[in-house]
Amino acid sequence: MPVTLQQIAEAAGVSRGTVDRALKDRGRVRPEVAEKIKNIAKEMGYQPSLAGRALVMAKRNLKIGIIMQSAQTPFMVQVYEGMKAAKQEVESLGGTVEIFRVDGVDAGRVMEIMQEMKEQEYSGIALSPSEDTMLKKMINQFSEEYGIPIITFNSDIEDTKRICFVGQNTIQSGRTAAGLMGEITGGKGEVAVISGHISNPALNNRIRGFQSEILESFPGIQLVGTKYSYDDEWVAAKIVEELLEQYPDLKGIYVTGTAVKGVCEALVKQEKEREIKVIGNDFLDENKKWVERGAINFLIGQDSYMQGYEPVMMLFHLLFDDEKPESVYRYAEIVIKNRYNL
Amino acid sequence: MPVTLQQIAEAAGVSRGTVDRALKDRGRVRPEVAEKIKNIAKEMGYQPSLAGRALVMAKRNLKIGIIMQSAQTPFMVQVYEGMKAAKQEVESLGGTVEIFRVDGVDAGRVMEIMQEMKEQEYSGIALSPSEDTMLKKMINQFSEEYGIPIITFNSDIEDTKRICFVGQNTIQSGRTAAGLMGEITGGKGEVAVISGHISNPALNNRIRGFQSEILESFPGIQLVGTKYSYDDEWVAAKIVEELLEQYPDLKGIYVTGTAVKGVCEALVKQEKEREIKVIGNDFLDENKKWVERGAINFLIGQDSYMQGYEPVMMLFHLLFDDEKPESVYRYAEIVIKNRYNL
DNA sequence: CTGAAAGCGCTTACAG
DNA sequence: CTGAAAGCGCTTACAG
Repeated sequence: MPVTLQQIAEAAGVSRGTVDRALKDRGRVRPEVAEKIKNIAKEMGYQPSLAGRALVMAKRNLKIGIIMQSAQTPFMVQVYEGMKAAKQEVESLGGTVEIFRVDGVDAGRVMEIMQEMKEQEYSGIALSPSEDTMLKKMINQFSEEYGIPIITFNSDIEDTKRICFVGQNTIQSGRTAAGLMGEITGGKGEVAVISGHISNPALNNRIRGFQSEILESFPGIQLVGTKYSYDDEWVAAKIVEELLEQYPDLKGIYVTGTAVKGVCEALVKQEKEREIKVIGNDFLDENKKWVERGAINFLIGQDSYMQGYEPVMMLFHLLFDDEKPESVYRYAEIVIKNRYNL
Repeated sequence: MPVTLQQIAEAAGVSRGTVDRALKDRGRVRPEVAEKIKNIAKEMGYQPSLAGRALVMAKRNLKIGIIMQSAQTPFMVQVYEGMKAAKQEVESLGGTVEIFRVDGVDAGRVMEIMQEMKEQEYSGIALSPSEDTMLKKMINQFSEEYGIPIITFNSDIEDTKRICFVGQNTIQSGRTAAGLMGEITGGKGEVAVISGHISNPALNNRIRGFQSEILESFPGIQLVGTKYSYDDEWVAAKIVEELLEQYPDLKGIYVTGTAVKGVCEALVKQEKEREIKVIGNDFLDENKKWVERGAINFLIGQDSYMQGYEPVMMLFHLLFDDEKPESVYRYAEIVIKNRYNL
């Protein structure tokens, strides 16, 4: 039977209101009385009731806004699942969560929505940003001038006043791929990297992590260059063909981004899909299929659900409990999957 | 702004009580009125407020009891963390959660506590069972005769009326180990298994999964027998010594249970810790240490936190929302860790 | 079959 | 500095 404010009030011989003021340090309580109340509360093991507090908060109408770019991509659809769960949880506790999904990358649209949110007095915003000077400025303005806390998710935008970034540690993701590649190739042979767009910062970090770990820990592995598919399956397939021609003894390929299909199909066509070790990213249906067929040896992933769930809940805890994020970076766990634990 | 019962009542021209009875099918509402109310609720997108419901439920004093055997083991200490989080969550919603920790395996003590819980009118119980005919009977009696739902966690006890088991799919865990062993040995060579107690069902399942997957998928690997350490580090070290003598070309060792320390120390002593691939289980500090030192290549784990958190929350949702577990088996995800994502 | 009231634990004005 | 009251959304008796 949890202890209530009322019970503490009775034990201390004061009213509920006084107990509340004392415990929350709201002032207007005689110091010695406050002291006594705090002691009693501690002794009785008082834990405030979420239910009670939530009900009161319903009057304040806490509003959380989410802006998601590239919402049409399979990965973001997974993130959206986590958001919906968090939305329901927050709303059953009396808050409101509004999710705006933007197709593709469109910083202008994001800023429009942010303006709208300010006018409608949203209490906090989570957004998946893109590199844009204006957007950076706006994030800072919201944080500092308007006092509206901002959390970034999926991709980060450095040098801004966002209170937290929720997403993958992309460098570490690349390092993990390197460790696996080292293990399954026996630490020797030629290995290639196939990436997506040359200007994608997340993919570039994966490459950096991969390369540096190979250099440090697997001197027997020879990196034979990095190619870019620009997320095009046809280009990816073409790259594989050329690689196989140029390096007939190729041992492994690390695919940092999309265009997994092109890579795998090209390998299957040349009957090399067992021989050449492939490591990919993200647990998308397309990618899983290739793991099951044996063309991909490992997938490295990030907990997509958590990337949707956490930003909302962090804002909720900040606004509801005044509980700040533990750190500026909230990294998703790096998950390794093969065909046995997919 | 979430929709409330009051708003629906106004829209329907009835009282809150009537709306409540209609939506919950409690009867005592004219059918056509009930129909109309349900339609309005759906149109307005009504979601009941958890806060409101929880507050009312506080009167009923929902009590959940947990009995944890082998509570002193490092793994169970991790499970306990998840339980405490769930306890706090449930209690902040007006329920009560009592956790009883039993050192070692003691079915008699478990049954004593269960009796006590029955007398104190607990509403549901989660327990980590051990094989015991009396305990089985008691689980069935509680479920069927007393109507107190039981969930097993960590280890299961088959052929009983427990509503759900939360824990690892141990067969699949063994298969995953086999898949990794196959990859990192290049699919050939001699591989040994070192287990704990010969009568531990979970470890035996891991062995079964491991063996069958090696046989199916890696014909080049030769299994050179299974040894039992009986959880003794010294015995484990001795086994390794003998194995190395008997099979100088040994390529890999799968350690199903504890006594990882003995295995690794013996390998280090013989300077074989890099050469021989080792796969272990569970993310205990001791095990992690050996991964970092490079003596263990992979650890396969179960989400220990979830094994504590889920049983409590499942009982809570059952008792509070009348929401039954989706399936009788709630398996923890099988997690693969190496030194890059530990 | 329907409604009005009480109360769960908390916070927020407001009165003293 | 302190207390009494109202009200958040819901369910549970109880009265009609």
